[in-house]
Amino acid sequence: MIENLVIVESPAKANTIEKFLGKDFRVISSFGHIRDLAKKNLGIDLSKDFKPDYEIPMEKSKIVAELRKAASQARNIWIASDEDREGEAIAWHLAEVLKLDTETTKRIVFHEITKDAISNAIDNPRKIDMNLVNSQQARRVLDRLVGFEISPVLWRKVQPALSAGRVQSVAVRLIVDREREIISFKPESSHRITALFAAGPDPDSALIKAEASKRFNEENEALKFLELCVNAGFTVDNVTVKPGTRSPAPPFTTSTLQQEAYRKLGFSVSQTMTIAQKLYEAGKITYMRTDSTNLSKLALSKSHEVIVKEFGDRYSKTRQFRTKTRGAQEAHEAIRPAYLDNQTVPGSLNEKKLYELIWKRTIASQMADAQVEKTTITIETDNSPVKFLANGEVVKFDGFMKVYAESTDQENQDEEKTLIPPVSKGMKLFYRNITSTQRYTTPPPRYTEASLVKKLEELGIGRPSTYAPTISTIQNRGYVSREDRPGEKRSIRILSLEKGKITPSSKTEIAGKEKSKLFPQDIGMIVNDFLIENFSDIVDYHFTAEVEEQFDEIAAGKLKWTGMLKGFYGPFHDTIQKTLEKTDRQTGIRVLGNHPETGEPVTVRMGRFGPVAQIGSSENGNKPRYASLTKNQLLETITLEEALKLFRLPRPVGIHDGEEIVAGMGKFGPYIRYKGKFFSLKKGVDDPYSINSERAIEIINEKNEEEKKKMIRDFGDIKILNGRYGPYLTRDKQNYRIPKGADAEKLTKEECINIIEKSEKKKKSS
DNA sequence: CAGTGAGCGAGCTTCCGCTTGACTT
Repeated sequence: MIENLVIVESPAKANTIEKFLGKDFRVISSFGHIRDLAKKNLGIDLSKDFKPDYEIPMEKSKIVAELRKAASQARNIWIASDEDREGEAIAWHLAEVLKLDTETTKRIVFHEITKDAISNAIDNPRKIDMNLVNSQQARRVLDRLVGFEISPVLWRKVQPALSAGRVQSVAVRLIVDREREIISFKPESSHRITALFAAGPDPDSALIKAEASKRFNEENEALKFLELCVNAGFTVDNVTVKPGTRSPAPPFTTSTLQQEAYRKLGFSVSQTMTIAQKLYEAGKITYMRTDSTNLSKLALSKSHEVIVKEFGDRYSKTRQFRTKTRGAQEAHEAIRPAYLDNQTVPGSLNEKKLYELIWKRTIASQMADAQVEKTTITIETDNSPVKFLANGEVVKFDGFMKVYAESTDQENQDEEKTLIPPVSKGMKLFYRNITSTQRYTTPPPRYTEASLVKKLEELGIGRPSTYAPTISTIQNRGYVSREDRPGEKRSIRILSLEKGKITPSSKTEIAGKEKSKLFPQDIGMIVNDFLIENFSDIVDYHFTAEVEEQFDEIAAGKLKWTGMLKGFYGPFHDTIQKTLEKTDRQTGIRVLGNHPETGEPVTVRMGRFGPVAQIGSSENGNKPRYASLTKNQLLETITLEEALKLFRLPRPVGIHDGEEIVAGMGKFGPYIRYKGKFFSLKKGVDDPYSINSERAIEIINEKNEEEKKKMIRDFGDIKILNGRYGPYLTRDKQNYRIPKGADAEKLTKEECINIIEKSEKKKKSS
């Protein structure tokens, strides 16, 4: 017999709590939800007022059996799932599955994991809050209805195996909308004037960097101004010194951790979560899926202690941050070190890095504001109304910045904040150089995984536990793709004034270079447009916020959950029917024009195997010609010229030893084919459209040469090859390791067969 | 690894949120 059984959601939490509660208590975990809507079909009985058909998923059957066994032996059962909508639903499902009386089942919640908080919770049990449970049921059923009714429409009208949902479809929309802003963006240039002034005529005078208050649209305007500068006198017109403060950012939530880990450490969203999970399981940090910026009293006092010890009293300032995020449910604390005295932890390099980031952010959040002094100098030009401005900033007291400064998505290279030498009004300055640099406006930035999470959180869409999976889903469906782009060179004009002489020059810069950004794919754009056309309210950026308001009313007992669903489902289902009846198959087809020689129509569309360009139509038994679009081309933006160019490949390059060499563009980039073998062309070095036979033969010989070096022994079907990690065996495209101690050079065919058979056996037994 | 683009049609695909492993490379 167990005297007291406590059920929590997470096994790591179960271990911690059990230590606090002593021997009369056994604590086990439900590993999250234990029941869900039936996997097959809709899982909802529409004829019975949205009655959910709940079932225990296969992978949960083992844990449910354990829970049942423990429950049958326990005198008292305490359900301690999280204090939010999902947690309350877990409590109710547990009560249902374990056949507990909902009237008497003891529902408790902890706000922090300390002995006091836990015994306090045990002393104050309550009943399961059915209103909160019903708001979760409404949420669950609505998501299932949206997902499982719209997705099949996509299968019929667009392509099989696609999906739509309240969260993922908005995530895709954000990326598509942003891409279209970028497509329609027209960069404009202007000429920015920067100057380096000296406080006195001698060479080692203090220097001041300044920028002109005006930018010039045309280069000759900039030139005229520089010509004025040649003979101008420069005088300090005004000096203002303003004190300012900077405050630390709140401690991490899931979303801000993902953003900062990306910006500072370069981790992807899912990588961050995997590493954080490890740290959590090792008891090094608090729970990593949270939307709360709250710190426990214990953490606050411990931070104070650490800060005073490490940096001194004046660096400490205890703060409690309010969670601003819409729809935050705050079932947990912010993400913080479990033991704040540990500035570092043992573990892998990435674990160390992420832990230190969390430690710094937490500690900084409890530190004093930084005190800064901002100096602005206005410099007059005596023969022109254009003034120069110099901005400087001096940190008077570093405060939290001693430990941590938050990064931004777009680091500002323009604003240079430097120390300004002491100058006073009326002082004469001498230019060292004045430079006009052409500057282009930049389009809005593409989303990174982390900045998309930030945007979703701002819109109240998705939860800490789903940000990483959502990002994976929209990539797995092929809606968006995380890619790099090399950018394009462009020329910028520079005018440089030095020692009374103006020298014009040009410089090249790279524009539009991208690293690890989310790009929409054709199928994502087609699905997005189809959803906006037919389900505009579901993919509206505010849809989630609106239904969340209704979920809140259900939780407050002011609205019946089935009534809310009825209000939603009636019009929604009508739209589904209408869309099925009235819309055609969506291929994203565009007519680009006519072939310049034959006059045949040239179109692009989504084909069976991806985006395709087509010359001619299949009417009247004609056979059209087809060519796949390349990776970076979009149906939406490809031009007639670009489409026609696709048909120039594959192209014959020449004959070598009586066999034809062909150049083409494949799935994996440009290639040449010779004697049935493929040879990749290096990006940016060789171009399949223009490569000649001489160069092609060079590439072929090079690769054949390499292959020869790779071959150690050739037994026909079995080969011993030299690979990246040393010699290995290969047979039927399967690779096998050579056991340690064996000499690859001297192996016989029989020995090779032995090695292969042994390794095959091992595979089967494991 | 590097191609494909006709049509028929069985049986399948799919949501969001809570939790961890069990997989592979």
